[in-house]
Amino acid sequence: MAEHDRADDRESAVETIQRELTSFARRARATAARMHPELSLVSFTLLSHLDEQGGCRATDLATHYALDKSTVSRQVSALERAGLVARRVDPDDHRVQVLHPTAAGAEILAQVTVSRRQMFGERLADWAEDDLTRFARYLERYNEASRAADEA
Amino acid sequence: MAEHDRADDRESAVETIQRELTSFARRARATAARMHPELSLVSFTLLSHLDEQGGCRATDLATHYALDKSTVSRQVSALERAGLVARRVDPDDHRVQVLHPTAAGAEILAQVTVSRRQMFGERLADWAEDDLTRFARYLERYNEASRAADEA
DNA sequence: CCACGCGGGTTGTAGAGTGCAACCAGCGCC
DNA sequence: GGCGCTGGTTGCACTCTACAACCCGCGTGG
Repeated sequence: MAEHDRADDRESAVETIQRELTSFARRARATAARMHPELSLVSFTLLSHLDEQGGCRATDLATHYALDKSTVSRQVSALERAGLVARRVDPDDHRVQVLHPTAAGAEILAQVTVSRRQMFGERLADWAEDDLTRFARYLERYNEASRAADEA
Repeated sequence: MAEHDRADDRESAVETIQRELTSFARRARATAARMHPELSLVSFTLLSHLDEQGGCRATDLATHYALDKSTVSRQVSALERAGLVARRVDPDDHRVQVLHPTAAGAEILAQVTVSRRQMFGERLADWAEDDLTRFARYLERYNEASRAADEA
C-alpha cells in the first residue's frame, strides 16, 4: 500500500543521508590536512571561532565544539607556540584566559579560509543558487538537531 | 545592483555549506565512537563495504577510501582478531587475500547499522519527506564532485 | 629459464588528536 | 577561613594515520 511505500522511501533517504555524511566525514580531515598542513581542521575551526567572536575562553571552545578541555588546552598551546593566538588573563577573574588571534593568526586564517572557500566553490560551481541555499539550510538544520541530541 | 547581490548570496551559501560540513565532520568520529565502542567509524565503513560488495581485496578498500594500505592492513587485522572478518587467499593469485565478513561480523554490522539508522532517524524525524530526499540527493551530488576532485 | 620489475600486504616508526583522571589555582559563599 | 566550584594544565593511554622499508608471489623480456 501507499503508506508502506512512503515509509520505505523515507527509510532509504535516511540511509543515503547517513552513508553520505559518514563518507564525507571520513575524508574531511585528510583533505583538510593535505590542503594546508600548517593548520589542521581543528585548529582552523578554533581559530576561526576566535576570529568571529573576537576572542573567547578556552572553556567556551570546549563546550561549543564538544571537545575535552584538555584537548582545547593543547590545541591552544600549539597555536600559541606557532604565534597565531595570544592569551590574556582576564583582569576580573584571574582564572580565565581570553584568547585572541594575533595578526599572524588572522592572516593565516584568511589565507586558509580563501583556499577552503575556493575548494568548496569548485565542488559547487555548477549548482543552481536555489540548490545551494537549500543545501545550506538543510545542513544547518541537521547540525542543529545533532547538537541538541548530543547535549541530551 | 542585482547581479552583485546574487553573487553575494551564492558566496554566503557556499560559506554556510563549508562551515556546516566541517562542523559535522569534526563531530562525526566522536559521536560514532560513543554510540558503539566496539566498531569505530572506519571499521564500520570497511566492514560495511565488505558486506555490500560480498568480499574484496584490501587494496580495493584502500583506494576506494583514500587510505594508506598499511592503515587498511591494520584495521583488517583488528577486525580479524575480533573475529568479524575472514581472509581467504585467492587461489588464482597467492598474493591477494579476499576479505569477507564472518557471521559474527555480519551480525554486529547489522546491529550497528540499526542503531546508526535510528540515530539519524531521530535527528531527521520531523523532516518532510521531500526535504529528506532532496537533502540526500544534494549530499550524493556533493560527494561525487568531491571524489572526482580528489582524484585529480 | 631466470632475473628484474611490479603489485599486494605487513611491519617499524613517528606523530597528531583525543579522552579521562588527577591535579593546581583563583573565586565566592557560607 | 574553609569548602566547593570553575577554568585550565599535565600525565597517561589509546586510536588512527601516513611514510618507508621490507617480504613474497606473479609475469615478462632478455
